[in-house]
Amino acid sequence: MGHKPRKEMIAETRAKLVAAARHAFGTVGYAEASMDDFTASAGLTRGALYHHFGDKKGLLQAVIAEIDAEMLARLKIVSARADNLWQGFVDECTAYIEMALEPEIQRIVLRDGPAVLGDPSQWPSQNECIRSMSENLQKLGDEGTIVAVDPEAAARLVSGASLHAAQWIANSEDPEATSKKAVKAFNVLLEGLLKQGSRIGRPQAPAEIDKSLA
Amino acid sequence: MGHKPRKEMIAETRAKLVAAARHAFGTVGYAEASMDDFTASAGLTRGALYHHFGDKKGLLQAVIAEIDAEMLARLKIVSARADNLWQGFVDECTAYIEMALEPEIQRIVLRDGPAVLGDPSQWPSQNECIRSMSENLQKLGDEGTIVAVDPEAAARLVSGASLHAAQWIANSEDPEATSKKAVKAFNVLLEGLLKQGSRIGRPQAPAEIDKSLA
DNA sequence: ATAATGACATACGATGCGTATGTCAATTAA
DNA sequence: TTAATTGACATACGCATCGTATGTCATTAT
Repeated sequence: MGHKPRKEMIAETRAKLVAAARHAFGTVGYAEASMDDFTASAGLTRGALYHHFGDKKGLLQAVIAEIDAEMLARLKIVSARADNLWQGFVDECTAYIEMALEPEIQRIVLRDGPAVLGDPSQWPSQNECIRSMSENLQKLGDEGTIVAVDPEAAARLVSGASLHAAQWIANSEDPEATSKKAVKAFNVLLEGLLKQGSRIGRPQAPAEIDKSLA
Repeated sequence: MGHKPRKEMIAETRAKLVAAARHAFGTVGYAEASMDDFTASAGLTRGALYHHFGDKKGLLQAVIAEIDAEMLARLKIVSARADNLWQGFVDECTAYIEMALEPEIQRIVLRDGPAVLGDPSQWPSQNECIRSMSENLQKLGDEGTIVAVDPEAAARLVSGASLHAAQWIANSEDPEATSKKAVKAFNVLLEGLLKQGSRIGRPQAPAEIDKSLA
């Protein structure tokens, strides 16, 4: 009678390990997370971990890959539902900041990840997010909305600014006020990308970011 | 006969520990640096380390404080010798990127530091660099060169962009070409800060950054 | 001269990682 | 149907490292 098929059990084990590690990494951090502890919390031992992921770093990679996939999916949804390209780009930046405000992402992806796995610009997953942003910038260039500039370069600078803004906001005493200042300054910088003619309107900063902090 | 005074010996011991740790952290990284090893390389033991710095993290703090002081000093020199405020600000940003290209700074200050000590915007030292940049932006605002924007917010965004640009450049296959693209995009973003009238000239990007990569 | 402080070294216990080995179920082959 | 093999996972071991507790010796204070 129906004991679950092998492949499913294995996938389940991997998922349990990733979930347990993600929780541990996200709360106490990578270095402080004991493999014995969080494998046990998943009802397993380190044996399973080494079998499936090679070592602790391998597991961190798997956790980050999972988080990154979620981030990419969220970004795509955001940029897809805007009614023009520029707005889509701005919304995507805002979504980026919002995600970087989440403690789990901040801890695992933005702090421990780079320390353990090296420069994030070398990760395949992180590059997916950048690529998504680059594509938008490429289209904006073709469209003539922004000045001629290397899309990937701009995407990396903008994401860097976003991430730091998020860290600043998240650790601020008054996150709401800080968020307003950061978003304002962020939009000023983004306007540097716009061509002179397009700049007159001074497009408004999206206000959603404040809701997430209310 | 002149055995050195007590205070000097102690300062020397501390300096030796910081230097040894700085070297170890900068090469193999914080996590891989064995306290037994690098204290021994300084002709001491962990006893001295725990006595002076409390623990491994305390020593990392001391190392980062030393590096940060050097960074701040370099930034002040750069911004002081420019002939106008805007140029001084742009030069300071460029110097920031150049420093972030140095492997020791990248490893200790930009990767291991945040992972071990938390968000850099909370470090007293890192805030010194930001404050220096903020002051310049404040003056630029008073002067009427840039649009009204919170100086600290702008400083943090700009430094974030700089740091990510640096990581991208440093890990690129063709750092020189990448550097050109990054600097161009960086200047485009900075122009967003300039008031419409000031923007006509499209001030040129300083080229010094390319020299450091040649 | 003696007491007290403090700069360091040594000794110890605990924890955590990686590997080597063992076990048992599930697939495959005969 | 049964025997052989694979592979998922647990257990056991050795090693390195960290933090603390304790010891020693020189300097400074009384």
